[in-house]
Amino acid sequence: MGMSEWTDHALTTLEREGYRAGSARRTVVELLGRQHCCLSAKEIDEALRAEGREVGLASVYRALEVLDELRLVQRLDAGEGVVRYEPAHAGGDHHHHIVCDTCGTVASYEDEELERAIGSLASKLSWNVDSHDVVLRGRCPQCASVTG
Amino acid sequence: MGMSEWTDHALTTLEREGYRAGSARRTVVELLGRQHCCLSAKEIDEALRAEGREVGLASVYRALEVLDELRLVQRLDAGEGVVRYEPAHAGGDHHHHIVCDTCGTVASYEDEELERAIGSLASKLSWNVDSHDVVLRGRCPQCASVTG
DNA sequence: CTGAGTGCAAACAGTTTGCATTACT
DNA sequence: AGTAATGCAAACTGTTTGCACTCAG
Repeated sequence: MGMSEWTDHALTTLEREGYRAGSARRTVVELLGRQHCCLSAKEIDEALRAEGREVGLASVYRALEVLDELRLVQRLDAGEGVVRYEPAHAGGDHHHHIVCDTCGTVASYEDEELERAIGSLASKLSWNVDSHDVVLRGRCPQCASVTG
Repeated sequence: MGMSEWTDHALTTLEREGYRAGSARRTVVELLGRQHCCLSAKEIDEALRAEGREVGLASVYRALEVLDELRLVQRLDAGEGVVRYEPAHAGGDHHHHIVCDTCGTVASYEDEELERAIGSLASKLSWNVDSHDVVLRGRCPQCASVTG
């Protein structure tokens, strides 16, 4: 039952920020730490229920809200009416997503050139840019091969 | 009451694609053609109501759905639980958005380098990429100046 | 002991859908 | 005449909130 580095970091941060330890939030953090891909609140709820660690759906939302405020998770809104969350691995591992319009699969990718372009773009704007999200849409290899 | 080029194009496309002429959809198309910035369904409904050309909200959604299918509008989901739409000006005028986390303002920008980066990225992936969306987040000049 | 954390259910907001009516073609 | 388009209201979905209860500090 090893605790992922992220889970550890998240729990520590929560404590440092003055949040009390409660089982619901902790359970959500532990689940997220075991995840590679992004999950919606409902998916998190279902996953926990599946392993018999159910937590109120409202608590899932509240946990995600706090984690988002502390920048411990990254929100991903791919435009399908669902918001997904994934552990924000500080520093490295900055990636973006690509969504299949046909089957809904979400995959991730990272691209140095893209990041550079965004970086230089940010400095051109007179805004205070502090995050960005690049969502590509198209058809995944699977679906593309079916319909040609 | 000049009709914008986009409105004209959209109406023509709709007809060519076999859609019948109805007043609701036409009204929405006309409104969109007069818009520079992106609008949500509700905003469209309110704008029409304000000018006494009200149309059922459901019709607004249905119109937007069709326009989106025909790629006549571009959807923008900035992750705030509302989807915004704006006329898709074919060819040129490809832009993206930046959202102010403080006041919610949405502005647009375009950047050649960014487009190039995405283009080359797309060719690297084994997906069939057919659209992309880059949403930046931060603080607009206004809000940045207030809080420092 | 005190208030943050939790969970349920009810409230909400945006969007979709069923159905009767209207009106293009 | 036949059928797509419309508009209302009801249904749905994802998310938020009120409130009573529990438990960490």
